[in-house]
Amino acid sequence: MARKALPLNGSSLHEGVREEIRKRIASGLYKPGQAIPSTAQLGEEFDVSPITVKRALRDLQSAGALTSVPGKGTFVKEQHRFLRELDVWVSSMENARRLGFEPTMELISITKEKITDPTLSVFNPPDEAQLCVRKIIYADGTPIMYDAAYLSTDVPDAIVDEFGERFVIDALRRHKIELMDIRIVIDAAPASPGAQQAFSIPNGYPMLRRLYLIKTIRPGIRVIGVVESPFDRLACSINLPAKTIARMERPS
Amino acid sequence: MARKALPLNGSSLHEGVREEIRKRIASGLYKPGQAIPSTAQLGEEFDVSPITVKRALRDLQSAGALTSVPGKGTFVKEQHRFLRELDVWVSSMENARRLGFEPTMELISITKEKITDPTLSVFNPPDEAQLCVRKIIYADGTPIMYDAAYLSTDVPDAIVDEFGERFVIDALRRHKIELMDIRIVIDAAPASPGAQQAFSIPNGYPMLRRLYLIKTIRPGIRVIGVVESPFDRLACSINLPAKTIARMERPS
DNA sequence: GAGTGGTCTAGACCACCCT
DNA sequence: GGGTGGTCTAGACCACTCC
Repeated sequence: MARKALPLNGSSLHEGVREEIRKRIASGLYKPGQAIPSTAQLGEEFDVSPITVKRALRDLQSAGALTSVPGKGTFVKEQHRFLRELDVWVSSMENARRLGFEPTMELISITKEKITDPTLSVFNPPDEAQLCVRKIIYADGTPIMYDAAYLSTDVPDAIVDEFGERFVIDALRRHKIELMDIRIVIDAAPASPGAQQAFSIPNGYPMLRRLYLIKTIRPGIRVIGVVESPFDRLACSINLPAKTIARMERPS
Repeated sequence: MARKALPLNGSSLHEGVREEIRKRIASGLYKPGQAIPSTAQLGEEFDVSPITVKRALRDLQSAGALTSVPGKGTFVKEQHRFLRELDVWVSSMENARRLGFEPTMELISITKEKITDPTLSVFNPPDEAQLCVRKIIYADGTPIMYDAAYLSTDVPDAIVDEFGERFVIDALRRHKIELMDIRIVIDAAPASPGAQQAFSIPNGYPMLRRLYLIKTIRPGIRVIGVVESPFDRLACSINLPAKTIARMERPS
């Protein structure tokens, strides 16, 4: 077994190992869904300590390239149906179906808590405790969103009961509470603890996030929330035809 | 010096250390811009090895909470001017100024290369090598975007010369090449090697990314590109008034 | 039982910064 | 010189899986 000298381009050993493995994935030597050699084998091949290999693999895990299962091995992550062509807003059954997937959901919890997430302060949330509905949304069986929605007070129990099986918006609508307008902030962020568990992803995993503020025709009823999706599962696409561009550039 | 027993909630030691430090930042005990105690001191306080502390700190770095400077110490990251209220499209001087900041830019390179980034395949990019313009865009002096723009062939040198000081769109316009339409895909991703260097951020740092395809009135001239921003520097906000919502839900 | 990945530690370097 | 963080290694555990 010939030991391979790593071409460390002015960088550290674990970086060299990481990039070499990344190359092998890109080149197809290590294929999606298949196991890569064990840390011991790789350590021997590159002539570095297995611990250094582990360090490299851990970095590739938090970058979404690998997954490792204790006791079994480390596997190249399947770039499992990267959903594209997603429109700005999907939080209704109708919308989801139109985009070509069958949504299901799992209710995690309904609690009463204050909004603490500092990023939600964009929407000037109230200080009082809110009804918080957390759920996981699946597309054709694979989880794609982790949603935490905060509702202002005085939501009838009849509506709350429906949150387990319907999108919040759909549940409100069924009770004649129509939407007024929506503000969305799109950003990226490391996965929250809840999302880490829901998607079984490591600490610091990059997530695409949408913060939303929904106003309804009832002044008292307002929804503030956060939806997180693993970066390799979801993207938003937007089209701007020439007319729209012109309007944006010469605002009235 | 009383040793503090960590409350490890069913998790590992380094996770306990990480969360304790995170708490201290949130509570204001460790303040933005200030140094936290050294790994040795923290190790003593928590009664764990300094290596375990280092591991915890490294995770907090890749999550954007800390920065460490070799030889000096580890510092709580200033949540430096998180730019909000950004509209969908800012790649022109005029737009940027309207949004309230003075943009400057630094040209990194102008090369001729093929588009290899697999995520750009959304736009069905051509196989031939393209003119690639890489630059960093600053807002009031702090870097906020790392841009890689690929232009189709046959762009006159007179225009190319302007890329160092102008946005690509602005440069094209000055030469009467107007835009037709724009497609944007917004997603998140770990930082690319170029962006890592530009923002001096660690491997795997979450970035907000915009992939764009710009068609112009000249069929031969087309721009495909990627803009990356560190997640703690930029977010996109979108407003949907009631009229727009109705239109989206009952598409023609 | 042999193999896997995950964690924790001790110890040894290095490069850097400050005084 | 004494502090800092960063890297690499050896070695020891543990929990898990598969045969």
